[in-house]
Amino acid sequence: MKSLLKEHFLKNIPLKDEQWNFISEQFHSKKFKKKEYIIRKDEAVSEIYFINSGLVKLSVDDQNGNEHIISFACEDWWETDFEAFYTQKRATQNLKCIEETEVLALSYQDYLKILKTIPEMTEFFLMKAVNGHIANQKRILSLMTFSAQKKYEEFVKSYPQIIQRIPKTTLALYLGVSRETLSRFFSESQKL
Amino acid sequence: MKSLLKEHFLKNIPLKDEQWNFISEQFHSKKFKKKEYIIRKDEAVSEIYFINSGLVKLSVDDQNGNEHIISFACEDWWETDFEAFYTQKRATQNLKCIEETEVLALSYQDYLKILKTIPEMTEFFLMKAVNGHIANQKRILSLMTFSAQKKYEEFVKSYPQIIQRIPKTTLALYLGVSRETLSRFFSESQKL
DNA sequence: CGCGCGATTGAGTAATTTCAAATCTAGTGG
DNA sequence: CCACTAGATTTGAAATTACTCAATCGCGCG
Repeated sequence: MKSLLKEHFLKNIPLKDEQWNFISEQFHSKKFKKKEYIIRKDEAVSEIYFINSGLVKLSVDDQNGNEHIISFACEDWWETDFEAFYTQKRATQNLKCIEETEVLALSYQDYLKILKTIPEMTEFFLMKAVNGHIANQKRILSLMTFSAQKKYEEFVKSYPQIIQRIPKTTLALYLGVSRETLSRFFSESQKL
Repeated sequence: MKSLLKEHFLKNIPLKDEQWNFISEQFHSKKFKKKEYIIRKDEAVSEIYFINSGLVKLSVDDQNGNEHIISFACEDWWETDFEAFYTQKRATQNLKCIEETEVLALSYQDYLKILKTIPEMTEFFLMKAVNGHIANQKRILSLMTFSAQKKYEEFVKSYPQIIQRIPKTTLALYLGVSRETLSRFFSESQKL
């Protein structure tokens, strides 16, 4: 299995070979095509996903049927409907592929098994959760503080690699701005 | 020490008496008056705080000098500048008391000591971090999805206990809405 | 009593959305 | 390889939402 996962762990936590072997056995690869759903609202969420290749979006639909994107995730990121996963309830969110995507899936049972067998891994997941919390705080500030234009500029600055891979219409759903408004800022910045 | 902390832990994780004794020794009580700062931007952040009584706000000031509130925290909540605390850098956020507040402070060193001595506590903090992540996702959706009025109504619904303790001007800074706009919705809903 | 903070109200303004139409593009099947 | 189609983008104009500025009011506390 040619994957980023081993390196991803070792970057953050020392693991003996037998520990890594045990961990890697708990994951299984799943492949999805563009526009396929990994998690669909109202379904059970039994797995957390490490994105090995590709790009996905985590989103919800409001009562008017409008989509709102909570986050994007690409290579080297973890994603799932966290509330559903950790409480073992049904999904309130959708996880859908923007590109063809390969994930390494870890079931809730196997996740618990890893924590039990290799307690140091709890620290690893703690660190990931804390980083997610911090990233979300920044997003909250961005949504509260910035004008539509500033939000767009900050996104370009923060995620230059991702921006070419996302349709602008989709980016608008992440920034909380209408696609028309975003388009106007985009053509302005092209002129310069 | 008459505190909520023991119960707070035991609700979530079984602890033997000697474990609790060890943990409680790492905390020390600090009292702050209304409007006092617990954390001030640019200062070192060496502690995480469990709010034993009172009410605080976590905020940042933007380049125009406008304040934006990331979160409120009252009894039974943990708060700090998480990025500064975990990376041991200087604060980018302010933590300031809305009411007279007593916190139980835990230094970074003592936090690490607890994790090392009682590894199960890592799970506890993981759970807290995950819950924070989930709460932030909901906040992000609220900011993206709702009109100013809906944001106010949802806050009232979600935190009826806190709302009476916060000046409306301060609530506006949390909702990302001007105080005048908020005031108009408030008088409307009073009329009904 | 008077000060200071918070809340309210009105009027004008700015930012963004919505609606509508035209254009462009990439991918599909023939 | 071309035509076709669905999705994405752009542009314009009108409508809406929320903001800013400014003035006033109210109230609790020293």
